[in-house]
Amino acid sequence: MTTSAAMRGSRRAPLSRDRVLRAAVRLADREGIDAVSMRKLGQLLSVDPMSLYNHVSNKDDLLDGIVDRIVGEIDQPVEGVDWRTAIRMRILSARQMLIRHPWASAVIGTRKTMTPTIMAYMDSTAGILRRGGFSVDLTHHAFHILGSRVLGFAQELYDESAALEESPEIVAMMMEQMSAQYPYMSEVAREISHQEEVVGAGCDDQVEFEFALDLILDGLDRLRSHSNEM
Amino acid sequence: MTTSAAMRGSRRAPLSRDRVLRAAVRLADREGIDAVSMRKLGQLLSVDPMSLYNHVSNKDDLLDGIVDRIVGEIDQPVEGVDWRTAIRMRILSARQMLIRHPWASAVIGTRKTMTPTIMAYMDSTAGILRRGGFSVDLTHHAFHILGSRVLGFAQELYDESAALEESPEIVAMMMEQMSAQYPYMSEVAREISHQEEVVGAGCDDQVEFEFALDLILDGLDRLRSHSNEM
DNA sequence: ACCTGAACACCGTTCAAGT
DNA sequence: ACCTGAACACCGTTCAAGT
Repeated sequence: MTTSAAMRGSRRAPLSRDRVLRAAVRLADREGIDAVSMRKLGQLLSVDPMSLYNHVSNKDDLLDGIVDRIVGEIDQPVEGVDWRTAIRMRILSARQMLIRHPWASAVIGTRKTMTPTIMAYMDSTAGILRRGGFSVDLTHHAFHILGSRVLGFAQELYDESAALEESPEIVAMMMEQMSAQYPYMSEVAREISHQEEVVGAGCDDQVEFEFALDLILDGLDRLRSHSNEM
Repeated sequence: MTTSAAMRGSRRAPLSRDRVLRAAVRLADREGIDAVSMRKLGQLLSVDPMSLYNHVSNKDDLLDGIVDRIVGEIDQPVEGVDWRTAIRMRILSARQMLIRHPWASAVIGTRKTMTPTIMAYMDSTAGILRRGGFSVDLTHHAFHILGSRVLGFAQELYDESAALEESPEIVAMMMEQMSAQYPYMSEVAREISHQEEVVGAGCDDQVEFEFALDLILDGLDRLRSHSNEM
């Protein structure tokens, strides 16, 4: 006979990573991100603070988990509309999430871990653009242009410093696994590696930044001319 | 006879707000922002941690002071060039500052205090646009468009929640003082109050956000068409 | 006026011990 | 396998005491 749910149900609640993260988000929403301490969180769950470490490896992992969770709240891409409408709705949905969790943008700004949910979010966004007729190269540009406007992820899109410490075999294996799970992102990643003579050097952030900036300035200049013509 | 610098020079160094802030920035540059604690900072200055409270009211004030200091590192606007060149150089200079202090953007993201240096930075930037032929209204839009791309300030450009708790007389006095010191910013602030039926309601962040987003999308769409024509 | 040190109420996390 | 509690090395800040 296996232990029934009823038996375990009698002694409080069965802790789990999901329950921990859900409680952490609720705590942040209600009392701000500074209130999210391992001790307070344990108290909220009527559990010894140390018990949390069975479901979360440390505070950094907890914060990564929180970010992963709220990024998951962003609506999935809408089907059957043009790329522009789809991107627009996506970004507005992300914005609603950030408004719902006022502490989120600050936390996201400090995180650099690429969680599965974040990767999925970026990949499906890249998919909208690719299917909308954007070249791989232009999709890459588009991410830098939209980037900080969406969340904060796109700042250093490809932090290769971690990959550089791995052996080429392992990197190749990781790339292949990424290709399967995140096809659009991989396309972009591959394009970047081919552009650079040194493999894994990442993209030129300075070039990307100026490209995005010039685009915005073009728009401003156009607005300016039109308003002066009236 | 007044006490000479030599006399005081013998017993260590004369602490000052400037010296505290300078040391804090150096510490953050060398060991990261988490290393910046009142205790470590005191140690770095060979002083009891509590002595710092004579020059800084608390940790928040220390962080505000740090941000104020690094924003002061951004180059002043270049004279005798068109608005576009001036804005471009300004933003690239701000970017260089953020690269010089990798911890800066995260800290700026958590701050909401409008220090004099930040106000001066925003005002002189607004000045470039106004003198370049931008209307007040368009200058306001431009701040939202450039906003997060420059620092992080422009997110909630006018946090009126503080002003609302003051009496109308005090608000008016503050506005008048602001007009003298920050003429271009005041123009924008006034424009906003007139647009809204409720005085002090601030600008419509949703509208501003969508306006900026649409501009970027227009640029992306243009790029897309051109790349498809080739 | 400026600095000091003890004290208080908090942190994250390790480690040995429990069931 | 999961939870616990004491312990360690840190925090920011108040307050009374020094010069």
